[in-house]
Amino acid sequence: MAKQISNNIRKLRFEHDEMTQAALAEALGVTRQTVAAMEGNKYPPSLELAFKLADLFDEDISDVFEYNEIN
Amino acid sequence: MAKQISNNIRKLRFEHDEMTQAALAEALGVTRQTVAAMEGNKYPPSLELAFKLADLFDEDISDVFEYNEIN
DNA sequence: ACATCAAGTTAAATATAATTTACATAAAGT
DNA sequence: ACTTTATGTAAATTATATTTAACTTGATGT
Repeated sequence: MAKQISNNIRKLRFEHDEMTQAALAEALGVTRQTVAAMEGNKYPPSLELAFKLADLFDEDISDVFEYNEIN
Repeated sequence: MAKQISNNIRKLRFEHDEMTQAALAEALGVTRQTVAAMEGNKYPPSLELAFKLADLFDEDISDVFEYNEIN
């Protein structure tokens, strides 16, 4: 019944020339720890950062983040 | 060059039986002021609230929120 | 074997901004 | 006029997204 946000940032990073967390962080204007945290679903990013990320990878935001039920 | 998040919550509210801000807030589990604020682009909602909202209206999140350039 | 560098993880602290509380206005009905 | 309903907004608070900092691991070079 509860839902949780998940993402496929890691997959996208590797599809984009095996971009490192640090490089992605730099491109987004945040620290690499922020990238690591959202990639590991430690906490969700702000909506703006989510959009920036999707933009950067030329993806639709709903193709990067999903809101699915978990047990 | 700068981008800004916008939304069509108001339109969606009216398409859904002219739902009031208060009714939407109740359904989302937030106060109506939160709905008013995000509807008026005062500030973006959290990613989770954005997803809840899209879910409620059975829309894709990118059909509710857009990240467009503003002059 | 040792040192260095790049990448990842995590905890704690901070700063931001998302959300609430409280007050105010306008329209519509009685 | 008065009440009710819907919306708007400022200020304060809270929550949490982000940063700073420290620790770990693996690879590479000497």
